[in-house]
Amino acid sequence: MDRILAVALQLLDEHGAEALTMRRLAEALSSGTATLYRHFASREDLVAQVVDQVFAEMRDEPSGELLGGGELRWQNACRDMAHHMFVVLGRHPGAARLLIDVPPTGPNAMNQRERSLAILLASGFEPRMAARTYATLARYVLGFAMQLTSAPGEEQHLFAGLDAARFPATHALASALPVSLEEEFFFGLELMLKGLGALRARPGPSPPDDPSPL
Amino acid sequence: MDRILAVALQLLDEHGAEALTMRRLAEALSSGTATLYRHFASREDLVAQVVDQVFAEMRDEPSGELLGGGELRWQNACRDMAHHMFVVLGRHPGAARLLIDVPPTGPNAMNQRERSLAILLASGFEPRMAARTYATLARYVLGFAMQLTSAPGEEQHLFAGLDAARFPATHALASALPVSLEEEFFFGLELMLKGLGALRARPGPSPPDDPSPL
DNA sequence: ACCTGAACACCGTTCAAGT
DNA sequence: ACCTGAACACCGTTCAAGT
Repeated sequence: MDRILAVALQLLDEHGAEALTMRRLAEALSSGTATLYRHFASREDLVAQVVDQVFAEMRDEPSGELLGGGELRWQNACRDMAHHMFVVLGRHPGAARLLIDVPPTGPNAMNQRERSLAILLASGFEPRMAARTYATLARYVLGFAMQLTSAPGEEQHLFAGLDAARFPATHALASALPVSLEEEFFFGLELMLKGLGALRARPGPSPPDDPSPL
Repeated sequence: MDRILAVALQLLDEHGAEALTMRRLAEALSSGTATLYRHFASREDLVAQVVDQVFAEMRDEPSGELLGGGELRWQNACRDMAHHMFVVLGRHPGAARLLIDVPPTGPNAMNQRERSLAILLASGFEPRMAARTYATLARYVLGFAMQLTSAPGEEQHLFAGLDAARFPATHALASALPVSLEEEFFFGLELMLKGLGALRARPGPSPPDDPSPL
């Protein structure tokens, strides 16, 4: 039932990931937990569908030219894709946290992957390179999004009053720490896009289909 | 108590993250749950200390020259750091999953950061660049490590029997999907290292201290 | 002073009993 | 045929009662 998923997502957005229990959801629906099991096989099934509901939001607003336009088309495509995924997941940090329990394999996630892969292929990526690039960028976004938290971490003071003798390097960089999750995300993404550019310009010593000799 | 943490880590390694409950841990210690609360303020406290125990393993074996040696020193340092973190966390996938509940702020995590930051500074990184690079690489490793799972995902068949009409791009790349988590990790890491190289060679249109105009 | 059985308030899931 | 109260087997946490 769509209403159940809508209420579940609302519960998640308003009270966080730990609030999404079968009992609280049933109560929010003025029902009993047993009734939920007539619509979902298990809590994991429910969670998977809530997650896929969020992936459905990625269909809208491909977000266009958010950043400077002096770059190659494929680079903008990759950036837009990753940005958009991150922004949508960021609207539902509670749901993003649930990704650790259920990998996104629902229909909306499948559609999102299809659209992304099609864009990469159309942008001139060779097949194996397209698959690897999408997989890596998507996993990158998911890994960061999962770490989104409603409470804004208080690590500020963790570095402020640090023993300069025991932690000289950390102490020296205290004013630059902590780096916000968003800043880390955008910085790392730009690095990967730059790296992809270098790969496409000249495959270099690490061939595209075996970048890691490990 | 060190014995408690050792048994907790063993429980985690042998039976996964969901097996680390206060009751099962107490039972493995031939004790009661109430006794655990004389050593730990809460389950979260226990989990944080187990996680920090894993970070303690990062002290050993800096892993040296794992990869090709034709590159710059700072690049090898960054790669070794990320590889080593990933390998150690990969030895305890159950513990890595717990990172979603507790950010690594224990003493061993502090030491690991101090060592890493010192290496970056010694490798010629400017202060803010060092802070940002470490934060991003560490978060990158954590995001991937959290997604490590004991069970080897069975998404293979997800792409095998896919409707070619509805998912043409995905279908075309079915033989290259799914990409393993490890492959994604190493590929993305190399991209970031390449990107960092480009940044250091010429700061370019995105200055080092503001890579994202968002 | 130290320990712990038993309780409390939760949780996911199931099923017999109701309509 | 559909629904659900109540139970079962868990969970984190606390505390009175024991030693």
